[in-house]
Amino acid sequence: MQKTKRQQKIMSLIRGRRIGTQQELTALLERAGFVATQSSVSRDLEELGVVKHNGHYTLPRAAEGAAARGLLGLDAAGDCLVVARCEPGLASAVAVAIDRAHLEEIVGTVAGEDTIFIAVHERKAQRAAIKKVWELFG
Amino acid sequence: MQKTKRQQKIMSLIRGRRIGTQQELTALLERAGFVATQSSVSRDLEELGVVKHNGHYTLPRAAEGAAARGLLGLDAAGDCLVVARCEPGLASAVAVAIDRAHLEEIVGTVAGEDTIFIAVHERKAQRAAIKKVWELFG
DNA sequence: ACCCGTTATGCAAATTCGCTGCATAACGGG
DNA sequence: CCCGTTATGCAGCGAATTTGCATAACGGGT
Repeated sequence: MQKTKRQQKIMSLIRGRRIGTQQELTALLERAGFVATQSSVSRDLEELGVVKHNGHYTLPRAAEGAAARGLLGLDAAGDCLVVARCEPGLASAVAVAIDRAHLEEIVGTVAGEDTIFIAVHERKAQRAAIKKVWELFG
Repeated sequence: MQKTKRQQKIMSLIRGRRIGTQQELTALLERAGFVATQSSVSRDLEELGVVKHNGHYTLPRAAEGAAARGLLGLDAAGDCLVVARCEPGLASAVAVAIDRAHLEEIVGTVAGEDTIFIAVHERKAQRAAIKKVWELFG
């Protein structure tokens, strides 16, 4: 799927530099090999929850909200694993919160010190799980 | 969607009586108004996590015997992971029991508070592992 | 109030994805 | 080694998602 990778690229671009317009972002994407129109970029930003602040796009404040509760980031690993990075010592607490949500995509979680492994059924569930967990902490 | 309702029917059929083959199940479904082939039934059972045990299909979930020893349920995640849900605090104990069985399909286990991740070699080993672990506690 | 640069959106086409049956391979008990 | 049973590659089909285009809506600056 083109969309998912494009959105990941958008995230990294936004993290890496100040981007002021969707046109600019569209151009950067194209240079990176992702051809898309401003329409699509607009919808991507909407989905990602990216917000324009002080004239440039930044990651959603949901990020800060989540960090406040111990969750730092989510990443996919393979087809059936999601790895959550947490603040040291808080992984178990975050894992409990995730378990309590009883998300249907999630098969189970195992928490370490600052990392959680979240097992999902398959690839499709993986994406849904990342989204829902992120919303949980947003 | 036909599939969801058909799977619900399958669940109720399996709960209600001993079913020995997919052919038998297919026939029962048809009598209930769900026309499907054995192919679809096979895939349904896979998705539902139904396992054939003692010659008939059963759910690998909270049966008395297993629950008494801490194991609540088994699920597949992706191709190489099996997730075991346990009663709070008993995951390590259950994991030890599984490890002691030295099942050839199992590469390793990691236990949290109430969840165990069991790594297996590949898809085929996954089904075998679910069955064997379930029998261990059944 | 009016531009104009920027962003959002209705709609239809294009693309992807899931479900299914068929044919057949793989499995496993006897 | 057979034969009943179960799993799966493949292709077709329909539904749902994604996308681009055209255009509307928005918002800051004058």
